[in-house]
Amino acid sequence: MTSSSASFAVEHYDLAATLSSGQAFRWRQVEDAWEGVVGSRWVRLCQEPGRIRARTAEPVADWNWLRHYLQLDVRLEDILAAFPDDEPMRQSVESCRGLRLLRQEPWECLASFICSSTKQITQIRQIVALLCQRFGHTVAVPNGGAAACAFPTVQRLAEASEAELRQCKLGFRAPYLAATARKLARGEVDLARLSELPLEPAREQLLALPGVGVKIADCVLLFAYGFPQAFPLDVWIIKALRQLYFPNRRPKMARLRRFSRTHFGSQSGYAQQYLFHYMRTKRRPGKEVAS
DNA sequence: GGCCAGGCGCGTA
DNA sequence: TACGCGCATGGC
Repeated sequence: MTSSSASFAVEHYDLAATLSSGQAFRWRQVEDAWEGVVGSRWVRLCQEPGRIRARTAEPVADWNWLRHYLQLDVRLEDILAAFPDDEPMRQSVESCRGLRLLRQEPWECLASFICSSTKQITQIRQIVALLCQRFGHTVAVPNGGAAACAFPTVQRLAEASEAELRQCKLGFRAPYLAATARKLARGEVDLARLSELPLEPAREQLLALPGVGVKIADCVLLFAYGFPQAFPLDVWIIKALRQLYFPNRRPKMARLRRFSRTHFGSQSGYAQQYLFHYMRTKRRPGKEVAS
Protein backbone atom coordinates (compact mmCIF):
# COMPACT_ATOMS: atom_id res chain seq x y z
CA MET A 1 0.00 0.00 0.00
CA THR A 2 1.33 3.40 -0.97
CA SER A 3 0.12 6.60 0.53
CA SER A 4 -0.16 9.76 -1.47
CA SER A 5 0.28 13.40 -0.57
CA ALA A 6 -0.40 16.77 -2.11
CA SER A 7 -0.10 20.42 -1.29
CA PHE A 8 -2.61 23.11 -2.23
CA ALA A 9 -1.95 26.83 -2.16
CA VAL A 10 -4.76 28.63 -0.32
CA GLU A 11 -5.62 32.14 0.77
CA HIS A 12 -8.01 33.01 3.57
CA TYR A 13 -8.81 29.41 4.43
CA ASP A 14 -9.29 28.55 8.09
CA LEU A 15 -9.27 24.78 7.98
CA ALA A 16 -9.92 24.25 11.69
CA ALA A 17 -12.90 26.60 11.80
CA THR A 18 -14.31 25.10 8.63
CA LEU A 19 -14.03 21.46 9.65
CA SER A 20 -15.36 22.03 13.17
CA SER A 21 -18.13 24.48 12.37
CA GLY A 22 -21.08 22.11 12.45
CA GLN A 23 -21.51 21.59 8.72
CA ALA A 24 -19.67 18.24 8.60
CA PHE A 25 -19.36 15.78 11.45
CA ARG A 26 -16.63 13.34 10.59
CA TRP A 27 -13.45 15.36 11.19
CA ARG A 28 -11.22 14.67 14.15
CA GLN A 29 -8.33 16.82 15.25
CA VAL A 30 -5.19 14.74 15.72
CA GLU A 31 -2.29 16.82 16.96
CA ASP A 32 -1.89 19.60 14.40
CA ALA A 33 -3.91 17.89 11.68
CA TRP A 34 -7.46 16.85 10.83
CA GLU A 35 -8.37 13.29 9.94
CA GLY A 36 -11.56 12.24 8.23
CA VAL A 37 -13.12 10.20 5.47
CA VAL A 38 -14.30 11.78 2.23
CA GLY A 39 -16.28 9.30 0.15
CA SER A 40 -14.30 6.10 0.57
CA ARG A 41 -10.92 7.76 1.13
CA TRP A 42 -9.26 8.30 4.46
CA VAL A 43 -7.50 11.68 4.41
CA ARG A 44 -5.37 13.74 6.75
CA LEU A 45 -5.29 17.52 6.29
CA CYS A 46 -2.81 19.95 7.73
CA GLN A 47 -2.84 23.72 7.52
CA GLU A 48 0.45 25.45 6.91
CA PRO A 49 1.13 29.08 6.03
CA GLY A 50 -0.39 29.66 2.61
CA ARG A 51 -1.22 26.03 1.98
CA ILE A 52 -3.11 22.92 2.96
CA ARG A 53 -1.29 19.61 2.86
CA ALA A 54 -3.22 16.41 2.30
CA ARG A 55 -2.25 12.80 2.75
CA THR A 56 -4.23 9.70 1.88
CA ALA A 57 -3.70 6.06 2.70
CA GLU A 58 -3.86 4.89 -0.90
CA PRO A 59 -2.44 6.26 -4.15
CA VAL A 60 -4.28 9.21 -5.65
CA ALA A 61 -3.80 10.21 -9.27
CA ASP A 62 -6.38 12.98 -9.39
CA TRP A 63 -7.12 15.26 -6.44
CA ASN A 64 -10.21 16.92 -7.84
CA TRP A 65 -12.44 15.13 -5.34
CA LEU A 66 -10.65 16.95 -2.51
CA ARG A 67 -10.45 20.28 -4.32
CA HIS A 68 -14.19 20.02 -4.79
CA TYR A 69 -14.92 18.96 -1.21
CA LEU A 70 -12.84 21.79 0.23
CA GLN A 71 -14.03 24.22 -2.48
CA LEU A 72 -10.46 25.34 -3.01
CA ASP A 73 -11.27 27.31 -6.14
CA VAL A 74 -13.79 29.57 -4.44
CA ARG A 75 -12.55 33.13 -4.05
CA LEU A 76 -13.58 34.05 -0.52
CA GLU A 77 -13.01 37.77 -1.08
CA ASP A 78 -15.77 37.81 -3.69
CA ILE A 79 -18.15 36.13 -1.30
CA LEU A 80 -17.41 38.41 1.65
CA ALA A 81 -17.85 41.40 -0.66
CA ALA A 82 -21.44 40.33 -1.28
CA PHE A 83 -22.34 40.43 2.44
CA PRO A 84 -24.45 43.34 3.68
CA ASP A 85 -22.34 46.15 5.05
CA ASP A 86 -23.62 46.19 8.61
CA GLU A 87 -22.14 45.82 12.06
CA PRO A 88 -23.20 42.22 12.80
CA MET A 89 -21.72 40.96 9.54
CA ARG A 90 -18.53 42.97 10.06
CA GLN A 91 -18.15 41.42 13.51
CA SER A 92 -18.91 37.95 12.21
CA VAL A 93 -16.31 38.21 9.47
CA GLU A 94 -13.82 39.81 11.84
CA SER A 95 -14.22 36.93 14.30
CA CYS A 96 -13.21 34.36 11.72
CA ARG A 97 -11.63 35.32 8.42
CA GLY A 98 -11.30 32.14 6.41
CA LEU A 99 -14.38 30.21 7.41
CA ARG A 100 -15.54 28.26 4.35
CA LEU A 101 -18.44 26.18 3.15
CA LEU A 102 -17.61 22.62 2.15
CA ARG A 103 -19.32 20.75 -0.67
CA GLN A 104 -20.45 17.46 0.85
CA GLU A 105 -21.90 14.31 -0.63
CA PRO A 106 -25.70 14.78 -0.49
CA TRP A 107 -26.69 11.51 1.15
CA GLU A 108 -24.15 11.78 3.95
CA CYS A 109 -25.14 15.39 4.54
CA LEU A 110 -28.86 14.62 4.51
CA ALA A 111 -28.58 11.63 6.82
CA SER A 112 -26.31 13.50 9.21
CA PHE A 113 -28.73 16.38 9.53
CA ILE A 114 -31.69 14.05 10.04
CA CYS A 115 -29.71 12.95 13.09
CA SER A 116 -29.13 16.54 14.17
CA SER A 117 -32.47 17.70 15.51
CA THR A 118 -32.22 18.95 19.10
CA LYS A 119 -28.71 17.57 19.36
CA GLN A 120 -25.51 19.40 20.16
CA ILE A 121 -22.78 19.18 17.57
CA THR A 122 -20.66 16.87 19.74
CA GLN A 123 -23.59 14.49 20.00
CA ILE A 124 -24.24 14.57 16.26
CA ARG A 125 -20.60 13.62 15.72
CA GLN A 126 -21.04 10.71 18.06
CA ILE A 127 -24.19 9.45 16.32
CA VAL A 128 -22.59 9.74 12.88
CA ALA A 129 -19.48 7.92 14.10
CA LEU A 130 -21.61 5.07 15.44
CA LEU A 131 -23.54 4.81 12.17
CA CYS A 132 -20.27 4.58 10.25
CA GLN A 133 -18.76 1.99 12.60
CA ARG A 134 -21.83 -0.20 12.52
CA PHE A 135 -23.01 0.16 8.93
CA GLY A 136 -20.15 1.61 6.89
CA HIS A 137 -17.55 -0.39 5.01
CA THR A 138 -13.99 -0.07 6.22
CA VAL A 139 -11.55 2.04 4.25
CA ALA A 140 -7.79 1.82 3.99
CA VAL A 141 -5.82 3.72 6.62
CA PRO A 142 -2.08 4.23 7.04
CA ASN A 143 -0.15 1.41 8.69
CA GLY A 144 -0.75 1.45 12.40
CA GLY A 145 -3.60 3.94 12.16
CA ALA A 146 -6.98 3.57 13.78
CA ALA A 147 -9.62 1.82 11.70
CA ALA A 148 -11.90 4.07 9.65
CA CYS A 149 -15.19 3.57 7.85
CA ALA A 150 -17.05 5.19 5.03
CA PHE A 151 -20.47 6.68 5.64
CA PRO A 152 -23.10 3.94 5.22
CA THR A 153 -24.79 3.62 1.86
CA VAL A 154 -28.48 4.35 1.34
CA GLN A 155 -29.08 0.64 0.75
CA ARG A 156 -27.38 -0.42 3.96
CA LEU A 157 -29.38 1.97 6.11
CA ALA A 158 -32.56 1.05 4.24
CA GLU A 159 -31.97 -2.52 5.41
CA ALA A 160 -31.28 -1.52 9.00
CA SER A 161 -34.01 -2.01 11.58
CA GLU A 162 -35.21 0.82 13.72
CA ALA A 163 -33.84 -0.99 16.76
CA GLU A 164 -30.39 -1.20 15.21
CA LEU A 165 -30.49 2.50 14.49
CA ARG A 166 -31.57 3.28 18.02
CA GLN A 167 -28.43 1.52 19.21
CA CYS A 168 -26.54 4.32 17.50
CA LYS A 169 -28.24 6.74 19.92
CA LEU A 170 -30.65 8.12 17.35
CA GLY A 171 -33.60 8.08 19.71
CA PHE A 172 -36.79 9.37 18.11
CA ARG A 173 -34.85 10.20 14.93
CA ALA A 174 -34.37 6.50 14.14
CA PRO A 175 -37.69 5.98 12.29
CA TYR A 176 -37.07 9.15 10.27
CA LEU A 177 -33.65 8.03 9.08
CA ALA A 178 -34.91 4.52 8.30
CA ALA A 179 -37.92 5.82 6.39
CA THR A 180 -35.87 8.31 4.39
CA ALA A 181 -33.28 5.68 3.49
CA ARG A 182 -36.04 3.35 2.30
CA LYS A 183 -37.73 6.04 0.29
CA LEU A 184 -34.46 6.88 -1.43
CA ALA A 185 -33.69 3.19 -1.99
CA ARG A 186 -37.05 2.85 -3.75
CA GLY A 187 -36.08 5.74 -5.99
CA GLU A 188 -38.94 8.00 -4.89
CA VAL A 189 -36.51 10.89 -4.64
CA ASP A 190 -33.29 11.04 -6.65
CA LEU A 191 -30.68 13.02 -4.76
CA ALA A 192 -28.35 13.01 -7.75
CA ARG A 193 -30.79 15.03 -9.80
CA LEU A 194 -31.56 17.78 -7.30
CA SER A 195 -28.55 19.74 -8.43
CA GLU A 196 -30.26 20.20 -11.80
CA LEU A 197 -33.21 21.95 -10.17
CA PRO A 198 -33.74 25.52 -9.01
CA LEU A 199 -33.73 26.14 -5.27
CA GLU A 200 -37.45 25.91 -4.56
CA PRO A 201 -38.22 22.65 -6.41
CA ALA A 202 -35.10 21.09 -4.92
CA ARG A 203 -36.29 22.08 -1.45
CA GLU A 204 -39.73 20.58 -2.16
CA GLN A 205 -38.11 17.26 -3.06
CA LEU A 206 -36.17 17.18 0.20
CA LEU A 207 -39.24 18.17 2.23
CA ALA A 208 -40.97 15.03 0.92
CA LEU A 209 -38.55 12.94 2.97
CA PRO A 210 -39.48 11.85 6.52
CA GLY A 211 -37.68 13.81 9.21
CA VAL A 212 -36.78 16.62 6.84
CA GLY A 213 -38.29 20.03 7.50
CA VAL A 214 -37.30 23.42 6.19
CA LYS A 215 -34.23 23.77 8.37
CA ILE A 216 -32.68 20.41 7.51
CA ALA A 217 -33.59 20.83 3.85
CA ASP A 218 -31.78 24.16 3.79
CA CYS A 219 -28.71 22.66 5.44
CA VAL A 220 -28.53 20.05 2.68
CA LEU A 221 -29.21 22.61 -0.04
CA LEU A 222 -26.37 24.75 1.27
CA PHE A 223 -23.76 22.24 2.44
CA ALA A 224 -24.22 19.55 -0.21
CA TYR A 225 -25.67 21.28 -3.26
CA GLY A 226 -24.14 24.70 -2.81
CA PHE A 227 -27.28 26.77 -3.31
CA PRO A 228 -25.89 30.15 -2.27
CA GLN A 229 -29.21 31.43 -0.95
CA ALA A 230 -30.22 28.48 1.21
CA PHE A 231 -30.37 29.94 4.72
CA PRO A 232 -30.84 27.39 7.52
CA LEU A 233 -32.75 29.05 10.37
CA ASP A 234 -31.77 27.13 13.48
CA VAL A 235 -31.90 28.15 17.12
CA TRP A 236 -28.50 29.88 16.91
CA ILE A 237 -29.38 31.92 13.86
CA ILE A 238 -32.75 32.88 15.31
CA LYS A 239 -30.94 34.05 18.41
CA ALA A 240 -28.42 35.92 16.25
CA LEU A 241 -31.09 37.71 14.25
CA ARG A 242 -33.06 38.67 17.35
CA GLN A 243 -30.03 39.94 19.26
CA LEU A 244 -28.07 41.56 16.48
CA TYR A 245 -30.76 42.92 14.17
CA PHE A 246 -33.89 43.25 16.34
CA PRO A 247 -32.67 44.15 19.84
CA ASN A 248 -35.41 45.17 22.26
CA ARG A 249 -38.06 44.10 19.79
CA ARG A 250 -40.00 40.90 19.53
CA PRO A 251 -40.00 39.88 15.87
CA LYS A 252 -42.14 36.88 15.03
CA MET A 253 -40.68 33.96 13.13
CA ALA A 254 -42.42 35.03 9.94
CA ARG A 255 -40.64 38.39 10.20
CA LEU A 256 -37.28 36.69 10.74
CA ARG A 257 -37.84 34.40 7.77
CA ARG A 258 -38.63 37.33 5.54
CA PHE A 259 -35.60 39.21 6.84
CA SER A 260 -33.33 36.21 6.24
CA ARG A 261 -34.50 36.05 2.62
CA THR A 262 -34.18 39.74 1.86
CA HIS A 263 -31.33 41.18 3.91
CA PHE A 264 -28.27 39.04 3.27
CA GLY A 265 -27.82 39.24 -0.48
CA SER A 266 -26.66 36.81 -3.12
CA GLN A 267 -24.40 34.87 -0.71
CA SER A 268 -26.83 34.67 2.18
CA GLY A 269 -25.98 31.04 2.87
CA TYR A 270 -22.35 31.94 3.49
CA ALA A 271 -23.45 34.90 5.60
CA GLN A 272 -25.56 32.53 7.66
CA GLN A 273 -22.55 30.33 8.35
CA TYR A 274 -20.52 33.31 9.52
CA LEU A 275 -23.33 34.39 11.86
CA PHE A 276 -23.64 30.84 13.17
CA HIS A 277 -19.93 30.58 13.86
CA TYR A 278 -19.84 34.03 15.45
CA MET A 279 -22.69 33.24 17.82
CA ARG A 280 -21.20 29.91 18.82
CA THR A 281 -17.71 31.20 19.47
CA LYS A 282 -18.10 34.71 20.85
CA ARG A 283 -17.40 35.00 24.52
CA ARG A 284 -20.32 34.48 26.76
CA PRO A 285 -20.20 35.02 30.50
CA GLY A 286 -18.65 32.01 32.16
CA LYS A 287 -18.50 29.93 29.02
CA GLU A 288 -15.95 28.78 26.54
CA VAL A 289 -16.67 27.90 22.94
CA ALA A 290 -19.91 26.00 22.64
CA SER A 291 -19.70 22.48 21.31
C1' DG B 1 -30.90 18.83 38.58
C1' DG B 2 -32.67 21.80 35.19
C1' DC B 3 -32.03 23.76 30.81
C1' DC B 4 -30.95 23.27 26.20
C1' DA B 5 -29.33 21.23 21.85
C1' DG B 6 -27.74 23.26 13.73
C1' DG B 7 -36.18 20.12 14.63
C1' DC B 8 -39.99 17.52 12.99
C1' DG B 9 -44.72 16.05 12.78
C1' DC B 10 -49.11 16.41 14.30
C1' DG B 11 -53.12 18.15 16.73
C1' DT B 12 -55.76 22.43 17.75
C1' DA B 13 -57.55 26.97 17.31
C1' DT C 1 -51.48 30.26 9.33
C1' DA C 2 -49.82 30.01 13.94
C1' DC C 3 -48.78 27.95 18.20
C1' DG C 4 -47.94 23.92 21.54
C1' DC C 5 -46.47 19.61 22.51
C1' DG C 6 -44.03 15.06 22.60
C1' DC C 7 -40.28 12.81 21.09
C1' DA C 8 -34.67 10.37 23.25
C1' DT C 9 -30.48 11.51 24.87
C1' DG C 10 -26.62 13.72 26.82
C1' DG C 11 -23.52 18.08 27.70
C1' DC C 12 -22.93 21.67 30.61
